[in-house]
Amino acid sequence: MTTEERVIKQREVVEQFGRHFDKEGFQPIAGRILGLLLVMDKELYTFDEIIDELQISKSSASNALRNLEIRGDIEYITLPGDRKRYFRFRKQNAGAIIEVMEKKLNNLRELTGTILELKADQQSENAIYLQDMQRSLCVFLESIAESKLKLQQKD
Amino acid sequence: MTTEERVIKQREVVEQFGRHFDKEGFQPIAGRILGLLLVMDKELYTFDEIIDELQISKSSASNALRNLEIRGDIEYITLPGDRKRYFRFRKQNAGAIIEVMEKKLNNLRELTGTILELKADQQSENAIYLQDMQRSLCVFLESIAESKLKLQQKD
DNA sequence: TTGTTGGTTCGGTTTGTTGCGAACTAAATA
DNA sequence: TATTTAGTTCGCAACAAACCGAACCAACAA
Repeated sequence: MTTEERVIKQREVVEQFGRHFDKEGFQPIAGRILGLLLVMDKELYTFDEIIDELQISKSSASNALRNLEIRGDIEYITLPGDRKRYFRFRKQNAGAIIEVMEKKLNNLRELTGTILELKADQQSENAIYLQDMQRSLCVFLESIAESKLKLQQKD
Repeated sequence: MTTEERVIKQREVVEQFGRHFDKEGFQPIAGRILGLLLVMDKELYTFDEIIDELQISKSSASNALRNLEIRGDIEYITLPGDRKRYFRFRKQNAGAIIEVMEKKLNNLRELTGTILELKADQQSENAIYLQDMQRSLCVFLESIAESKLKLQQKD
């Protein structure tokens, strides 16, 4: 595969990656930027390069970059004697994805707990289902904890 | 706690539950309906009862109910000699939440694989990060598989 | 001090979503 | 046959999100 071909495919993956993150609640442009910074071989992009590569307006780029930075998904560096900012993907602890899931599941477990407390009949179909769900959530949360341990040991 | 008080709190939880599902991509009314069917002690609601309880229009109810049914989150039964439909929460395999997560993580693993294949330099910072992420995802997917096994054994 | 660079902010347009009411339909009932 | 019941469908209004261009600003350069 030539470099040319690879870059073309990478651009497609940036788009794919963007769609993936749209589903996670990112705004479209933010997902594309994140993809750009992670997928392409180039790992430092200036504001203008991002605008140029994604064909977006300065204002859209400015807003998306600010949001991504606040969320901690990207960061930028500056070079001495150069007013430009160089953006790059921010490598978070690889277990971060897991922690997001853990939080969601914990919320759900709390919610099912609250619902169950308010049930008049703990033997009703929904109550039994909720109890079952809670057990599943617990099993799952345990195995998340195990995974986290395993991953920490590697570090 | 009196029945009255419980019902009031349950209605609050319906709202809370609704907000939770908004974040999962449900439309607001759909989340409230789902909450209603799961949280309240009553487990079978007619179309009119749903409209009445949530104070929504017939058209909104009709659309949300259709969507929820297509997604498999609710179902309805009919009673002989009664034209009404009685809606209820559809108890899915309690491990369904887990499978949704599993699918997402698998997608992500595929995506990281694709990105890595296209990297010119497997030693670049992003490439190393992606490899690390892939390893984490694998560990995590393994423990999901274990959880599923444990849960199946209980059935 | 004037111009250029590297952005940010503001206002507006476009696009999408949500939910409503009114009109409609199909089945049961009177 | 006329009416009621149990919904569905359609068109619209209100609101929100996503982007854009233009104007603006701050720092540096000429």
